[in-house]
Amino acid sequence: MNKPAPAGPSTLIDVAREAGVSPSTVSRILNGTARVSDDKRQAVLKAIARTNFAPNLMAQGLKKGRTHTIGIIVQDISSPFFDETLHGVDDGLKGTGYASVIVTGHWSALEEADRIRLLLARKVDGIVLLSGSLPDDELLHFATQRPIVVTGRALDAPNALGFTMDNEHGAWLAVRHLVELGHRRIAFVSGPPSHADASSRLRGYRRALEEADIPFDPKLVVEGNFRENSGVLAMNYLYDAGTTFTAVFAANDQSAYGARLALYRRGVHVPDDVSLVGFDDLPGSAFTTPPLTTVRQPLYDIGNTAITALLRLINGDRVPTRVPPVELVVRETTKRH
Amino acid sequence: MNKPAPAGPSTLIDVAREAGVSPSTVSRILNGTARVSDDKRQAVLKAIARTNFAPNLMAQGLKKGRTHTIGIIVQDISSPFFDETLHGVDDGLKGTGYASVIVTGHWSALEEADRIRLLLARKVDGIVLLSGSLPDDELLHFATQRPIVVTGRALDAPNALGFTMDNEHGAWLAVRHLVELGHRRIAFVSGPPSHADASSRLRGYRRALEEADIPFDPKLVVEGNFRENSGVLAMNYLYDAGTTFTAVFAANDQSAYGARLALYRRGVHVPDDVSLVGFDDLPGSAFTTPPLTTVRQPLYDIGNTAITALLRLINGDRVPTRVPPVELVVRETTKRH
DNA sequence: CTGTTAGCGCTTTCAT
DNA sequence: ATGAAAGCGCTAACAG
Repeated sequence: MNKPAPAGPSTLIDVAREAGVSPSTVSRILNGTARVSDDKRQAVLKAIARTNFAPNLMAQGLKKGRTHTIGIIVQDISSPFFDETLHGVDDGLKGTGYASVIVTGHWSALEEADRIRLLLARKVDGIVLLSGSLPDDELLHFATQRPIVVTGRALDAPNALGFTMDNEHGAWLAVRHLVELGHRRIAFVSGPPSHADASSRLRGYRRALEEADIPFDPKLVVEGNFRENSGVLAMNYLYDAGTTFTAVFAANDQSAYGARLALYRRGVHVPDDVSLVGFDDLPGSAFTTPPLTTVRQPLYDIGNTAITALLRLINGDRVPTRVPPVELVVRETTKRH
Repeated sequence: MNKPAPAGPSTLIDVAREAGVSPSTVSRILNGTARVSDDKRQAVLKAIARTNFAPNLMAQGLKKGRTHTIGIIVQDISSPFFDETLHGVDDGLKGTGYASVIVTGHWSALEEADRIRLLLARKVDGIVLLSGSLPDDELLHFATQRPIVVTGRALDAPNALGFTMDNEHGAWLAVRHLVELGHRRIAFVSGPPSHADASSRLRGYRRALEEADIPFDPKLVVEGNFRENSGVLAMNYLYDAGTTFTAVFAANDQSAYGARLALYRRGVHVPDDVSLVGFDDLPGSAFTTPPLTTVRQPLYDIGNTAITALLRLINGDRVPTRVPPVELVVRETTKRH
C-alpha cells in the first residue's frame, strides 16, 4: 500500500524509519561523515528520494553553529555600482553551498550597525560590507562575533580584512589624460566630501594639476552626490556662474552621465567642445553616446575578491588580497584641445 | 565583581540566569506572549542589555517553523531591470522583520527549479520569482510547500499568485506614437522569442501597424537579446542589408541604448533622422543623450507589490493585486517625420 | 559499521 | 504570573 504524501516536509527521522535504519546513519550518509554499508546506503538513498527529503538547514545550523549563509551589506540596491559588485559576489558564492542575504545600509553608519546586528542575530557565518562608513573600531567590535570583509578601506585584523582601490591614482590618471590633451581649465564634479573615495579623487585631481603647473581654481570644482542629477546641476551651476572650462572630470560615471546631458542641452558638443571623463566604468558606460572615457574600477573583481577572502577567513585561512588596479579606459568623450 | 564578556554570544538561558528568572519568562517578555510582572520585566531587560543578548533566529525558526526569511529569485543580478524591482522588494520588506535571500535563475527554468529547492531547504517562508520561466505546473507543485508570488504571468492558485504587465499594450502605445508622428517604416529590435514578454511586445508592434494600415515587413524586425550589444548589432544588420526606416522601436531600453550608439556611429541623428523608442524606462533612461522616449514599466511597484502580496499570502490573506499600468513616456528621441 | 543518547537555543503546553 | 519539561530537526560523541 502506498501512503499519500506525508503531512509536512519529511524529516531525517522519517527517512530513517522508511529505510529501517537509525537517524545517525542517515546523517552520516548525508554528510559523508563515516563509512556506511552499501545496502543501507541504497535503502536510505531510496527513502530520501521517495519521501522527497531535504535537510532542514535551520536545524543543521542550530546544531553545527554555522548557517552557510553570509550577509552582504550594500549601500543602495539599485545602483549599477553595487550591482556589478554583487555580481562578483554572486559568482564567488556559486557552488559553495553558501547563500547570501543582502541588506541595505543607505550610506548611513547607524543603519549599517543596525543591519550588522540583524545579520549577526541571523547567525550568518560572515559579513561583507561594501563601501561602509562604519568606524573601524565598531567594525572590529562586530568582527569579534563573525569575520568581516570590508571594501573601500585598508584593514588587517585577526578577524577582519579590508582592501581599497587607489582612488587618488585613478583620478590622477584621468586628469593627467586631460592635461596631456592640452586642457588646462578642467572642471571637477566631486562626490560628497564625507565619502572617503570622493576626497581621494579630489586629491588626485589636485595632484595632477599641480604636477602640470596648473593652479588650482576652486571655482572649477562643484560638489555632487554621485548621482546623475548632480552632474546636470553642476554643469548648470558652472555655466550660470560664467566659469569657463574645456574639460570636465566627474567623480563617478553616473554624475558624468548627468553632466553629459546638461552639456547636450546647452548645445555643447562632447568631445569637440568639451571633453568628459568619468570614474568607475559602469557596464553602461561603453554604450553611452558617445562611449564614455573613464577610470575603470574592477567592480566585479572587488565583489569576487571580497567574498573569496571572507570564505577563507571563515575557514581560518588568511590570504593576501589582490585586485586588479584601476586603469584609464579611453573611449570617445575626450579629445585634444 | 564584573564578569568579562561571556565566551560566545549570550543565550536566552544566560539572560534568565542573570535575571534570576526562568527561560520561559524571558521568552514571554521577548515575544509579548503573556503578562509578566514589572519587576521581573525590568530585571530581564537589564540582563538583556548587560549580556548584549540577541535571540538566535535559527533556534527561533526551528521551533516556530518560520524563518522570517523570504527567497527572491532574479534572473540577472546586475541588470538595471531587476535591480529597480529589487529596490521595491527591499522597501516592502523594511520594518517587517523579514530578510531576503536573493538568488539568480539566469533565465533558465532548470536553474530556477534548483534555486527554489535550495530556498525551500532553507525553509524560507515564501518565494518571489521575478520573470521566471518555470512552467506553471512545476511552480504550483513547489507552491504546495511555501507560498509563491511570480511576476510576468497571470496565476491565481490557492498558494500562488502571479501578475503581469500589459506588454502588448505597451508596445502598441510605442508604435502608435511613432505612427502618429508620421513614421511608416518602423524597425523593431525584438527580444528573445522564447521570452513571453518579448513576444507580447512583438504582437503589440504588429497590431499597431495593422491598425494604421501599414503592412508588416519582416525585414524590419531583427532579433535581439535584451542587451545593449544586440541593439548595435541589429542596427548594423539593418543598414548593411540596405533596409530603410525612419524609426526604431527597441523591445527594451538596454537594446535601445545600443541602437542609439550604432546610429551615432553612422552619423545618423536621433531624433532628427531617426526616432527611437525603448521599453522599461530604466532609471538611467531619463539621462541618456538625448533622454529616451520609452514605455514605462513600474518596476519598483512590481517588486513592491510582489513582496506585499507574498507577505499577505504568508499570513493567509488573499489580496487583489494591482500595479500601475504601463505608460508611454515621451522624452526626446522621437520626432515628427 | 551502526544505534543510542544528549543536546544546539528557543517556545510552549501544562501545572501551579 | 511563573516555572518545569518536552521537543522543533539535526549532529556528534559514545558505545558497541
